Amino acid sequence: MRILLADDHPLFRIALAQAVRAVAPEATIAEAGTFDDALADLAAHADTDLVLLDLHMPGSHGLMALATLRGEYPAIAVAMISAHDDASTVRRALAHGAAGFISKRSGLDELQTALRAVLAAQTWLPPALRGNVLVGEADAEERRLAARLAALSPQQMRVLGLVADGLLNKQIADRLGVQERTVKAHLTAIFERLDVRNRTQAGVLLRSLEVADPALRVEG
Amino acid sequence: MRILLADDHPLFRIALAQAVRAVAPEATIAEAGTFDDALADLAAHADTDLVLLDLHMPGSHGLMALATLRGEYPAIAVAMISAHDDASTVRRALAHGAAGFISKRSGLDELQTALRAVLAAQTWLPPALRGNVLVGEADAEERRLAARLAALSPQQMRVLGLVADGLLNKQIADRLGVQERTVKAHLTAIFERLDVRNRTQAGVLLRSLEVADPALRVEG
DNA sequence: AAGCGCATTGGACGATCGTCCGATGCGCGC
DNA sequence: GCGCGCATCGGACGATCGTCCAATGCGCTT
Repeated sequence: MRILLADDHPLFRIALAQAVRAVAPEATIAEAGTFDDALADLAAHADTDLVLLDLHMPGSHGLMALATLRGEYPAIAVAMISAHDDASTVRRALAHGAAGFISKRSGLDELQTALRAVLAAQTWLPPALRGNVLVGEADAEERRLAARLAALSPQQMRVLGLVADGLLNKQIADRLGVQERTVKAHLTAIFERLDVRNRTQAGVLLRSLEVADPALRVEG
Repeated sequence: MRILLADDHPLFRIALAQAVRAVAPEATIAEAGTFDDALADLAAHADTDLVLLDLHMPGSHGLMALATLRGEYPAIAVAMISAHDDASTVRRALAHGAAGFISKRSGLDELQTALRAVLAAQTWLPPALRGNVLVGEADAEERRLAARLAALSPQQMRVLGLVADGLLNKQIADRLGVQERTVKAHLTAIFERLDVRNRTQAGVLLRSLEVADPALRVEG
């Protein structure tokens, strides 16, 4: 049993690790502070069983990180961990294949209960939302989007992320250490898979996975 | 006293009109089912005192309609009307200059109370959110965005909206009935005012005003 | 009357984009 | 082994983008 904790907050990773050890003493625990680190860890440890993924990480574009992981490692369960736990966000995460959704506002007891559920391959949701966050027909659009994004290769997803930031092909090439020619090749493939015609539309598509900035959030 | 009701739901406009008549019998009431209709109405009736604006209208891009109105008619009060009434959305609306925020989940009594407050030039918020939705330092980013968007002319805003939809310059020109040349001129001005370098970044900026699709929303 | 912002259009030009043809090497599963 | 997807690169080319120079008319304010 191997578990990866992906969260950009070191203190929270410590708390998470303690909770995990309490409910699964035998598990191997890995940590990542950025999404790229998480991808690197999974590339080196394909035997990972579960990823606890923060919704807001550097370079993750909200639900993009989840979409990327689900597309790259369909066999690895991904549970979202987030303070931004409104019904809409939880629902979208489930539509994108999340194995569960753990609120950062949970107390230790609830967190451990949630971890036990997720480790037992059960879908876990915040108690307050349970029952009214059903993935139904209304999510068809979100799921089609998830399916299309999951069809992208890891490198293509990186290119798309940089396109969505407004970078030029040349800048993207420099950032990834490849030729501009290669970036163009990726873009042609990306457009075809996402069924869009230009980079602006592709950027909009990716941005639709954004979740409201938690810095602007206040307690309901 | 002149009031414009801008909502794409005819039945809701009727209900709104009744409520307005109940609290302000002397007011002239105008209606618009699309954002373009609303703009046309205001262009013909600059003496309008208040706009009750739905957050989700055809061609409005979420808070973009609010930003446009505030930039074009700073003297006209705009109160948002929306079913998507979470704290974050309300806060962003206020940062963009909304005179109030009326939840569609309000009962008739609350709606009338809200209307009286807004008509008395008071900021009105849903009772559940009052007190913890203060526009503070955390909204600096949102307000800078609002200021930049408010600096755009109406035509520039239309161009920007179409750019954010991924249209080509030629397509935008056809849609607006002008030459591609003109669209380029507008874009150059838009880039300068928004402090971006290309259309993709401009589209992302506008899209950041998007609010989560209400079709995906469930009751909290 | 003069100034200013807005909207419109033109020519020209370099930069950028996106696609067409093609190629190589790598890893993985049948 | 062989096929397949992935990632990389190349030339060429037309389409598109964005900016440089410029102009006209309109409405509003000073």
